[in-house]
Formats: sequence, C-alpha cells, structure tokens
Amino acid sequence: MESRIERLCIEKGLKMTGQRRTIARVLSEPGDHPDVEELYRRAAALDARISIATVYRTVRLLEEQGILEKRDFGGGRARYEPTEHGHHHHLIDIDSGRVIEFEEEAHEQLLREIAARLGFELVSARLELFGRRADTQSAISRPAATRADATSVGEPSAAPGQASLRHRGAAR
Amino acid sequence: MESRIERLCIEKGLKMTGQRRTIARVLSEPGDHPDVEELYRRAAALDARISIATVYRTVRLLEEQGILEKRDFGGGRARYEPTEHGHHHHLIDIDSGRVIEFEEEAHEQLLREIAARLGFELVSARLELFGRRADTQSAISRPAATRADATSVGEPSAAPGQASLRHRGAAR
DNA sequence: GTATTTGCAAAACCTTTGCTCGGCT
DNA sequence: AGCCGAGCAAAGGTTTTGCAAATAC
Repeated sequence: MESRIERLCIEKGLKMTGQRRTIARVLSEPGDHPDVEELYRRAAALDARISIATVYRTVRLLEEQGILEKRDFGGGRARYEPTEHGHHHHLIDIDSGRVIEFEEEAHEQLLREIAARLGFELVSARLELFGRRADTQSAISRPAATRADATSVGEPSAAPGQASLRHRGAAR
Repeated sequence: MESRIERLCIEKGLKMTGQRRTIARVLSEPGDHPDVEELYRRAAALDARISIATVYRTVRLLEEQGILEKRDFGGGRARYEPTEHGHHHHLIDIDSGRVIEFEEEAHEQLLREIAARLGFELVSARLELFGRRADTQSAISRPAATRADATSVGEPSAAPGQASLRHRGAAR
C-alpha cells in the first residue's frame, strides 16, 4: 500500500528507493512532529538497512520539494511535519510537551495588517503559543472557527517563550 | 558607569567579575539581537581577556536568571535579547535579515482567546513574521497602535516561515 | 580564605559531506 | 548500462565541560 508522502514523491518525479519508501511511510503517520533521531528510530524498526545520513538527506530533499516543513520548537533538534495547505500554528502544552495544531482565519488577516503597517508584505509567519491546560473540567469547549488535532509528541520539553530548558548536565 | 543589565545582576546577587561587567555592558545596547559570536566580538573589543566559553556561560546564566531571553530566528545560532516587560514580537526582513520589533494589544487578546478555545491558559507566545519590504515608496506609513524599533542585525539569513535556507555548501 | 569563575582545549552534539559501492529505471 | 542514492566515517558548526589558575566577596 502506498503512503500519502510516497504518492507526493512520485508526483514530483523522485526516485523511490526502499529507504525513501520507508521514511515516507513513517512520515505519513498523522499529526506528528518527529525529529530526525525519532524518524531514524522508527524507520530502522521497519528496515534495519537505513542509516541516519539517509534520513537527513531525505528530509532535506523533501523539504526542498515542499513536501515537508522544518520546525524548531527549541531543544536543539529540528523537527519535521508534512506540508499542509491551510497554514496552521502550534500550541505547546508546557507541562506535557504535547503539540496541538490549529488554524485561525481572523488571525491571518490581522498578521497581514500588522506587516503592512510596518511597511512590509507578509511572506510567512510562525506563531507558537505556550500554554497550560485550564485545570478544571472545562477543557472541552468545542473549537469554533478553530480546527484542532491533538498530537502527542516527543519528550515534554517545550519552553515557555523561547527560554531554553536545557537542564544542566542533560544531553542536548 | 553602571549598565542596566549590570544593575540587574547585582540585584540578583551575582558575582560581578570584569568579564561579566563587560558582557553586561554590551548586552545593554538597546534594540539588538546578537548571537554569541557577535557578543564575543563586541566584548573582546572592550576587553581582550574574554573567552567565548565565558560568553556562553554568561548568557546561559543570565537566561536562567530571567535577565536574558534566547531567540531562534533560524540560521543555527541562538540569539539573545534582554527580557522586557511588554511582550513584543518580531518581523524579520527576509531580504536583509533586519529584525523589527513590534507589539500589538489587539493581538495579545486574540491569542488568549485562541488558547482558551483549545482549553488552555496562555502562558507565553512567540510570533514571528517574515516579510519583504513593500517595494514602492509607501514604506513609511506611520505605525498606528504599533510601536516599532528598527534593529539592524547580523547577516541577512533569516528564513521565511521556518523553511531553512541553508544554501547547499554554505556553512551552517 | 574559600568558593566561584575563567581560559584553554577537548568533548559532545546535531548535521552535512566525500567517497565508494549498490540498486533503480 | 548508466546514474542516482546509500552507507560509512570523517568533517563541519555550535555549544558544553574538565581542569588548573585567577578572582570576587
């Protein structure tokens, strides 16, 4: 069976080697933001004949093709997610590290206005919210104009603002 | 004479060595987002007896004390700026790498609402706009509710969105 | 006087790359 | 058959760290 990313690769005319197919499959797992190490671990589990250099080369290739986007949530490692058409942003749960995606029409418009006011044409934007679960039951409240996919992700490490949480002595 | 950052260090009870004083002074230059290398260059110009390891240790210390904030605008190096009370955001000129700061009341409110809708309490947020100078004369247009300080900064390297622009073969 | 901080150099970390071999079309 | 991709290992860049000497309080 053929993964979504693999299909995109074929459309772009990329050669589909076994390794790329495996990596494409891993990347097609929905709602995820793995770093290269994590991708490598998952891919190697499916096919031990994959080196980390290939993972690096592949994500770079896919990024250049517009199939993937590179993210930096702090912590020293780049993380990747499939490009989607509606631009979305991220809310990081500062307690668990979970990443929640959302998009907001009203917001896009406001950003364009801010840029224009400063004399710029908006090319792209990146918005990250760092928040804490509203502690009561109220944590349901239907997303209205907002689409949200919860997305469990790596270690609980996200930093408020951009303060790094690199614990002394912890590996980077 | 005593720089703003130095005063903060003393309040926090940090030992003020000559090197820290120099670095504090350099960091007190307003509206700037230098990376460690740049800090080192400027500090070394004032006092040649400073090593880059000390600069790293100092910015880390100041960050842990809440005096500095670490930023990542892409390009592989962390950049630092003094913590300020009014949260501001950044617009990066993708052609020149210049960073412009702004703040927006309406925007803060909207962010809180978005977080609330997802069931979170907003702790902090990071917003970065990547834009291109509106090419005509119109580039003046008074910032209305928006305060802006232009801030020339390092090399022209910032990336749109988070797509990396690491040119093949270019140093990281 | 003692605990911290510094400088230096080496290590650690993530990422890229040169080269040779292997595999896809 | 030819060419592009993969593996390995070494190099690249940024940041951290171990240790002895220097410095602040």
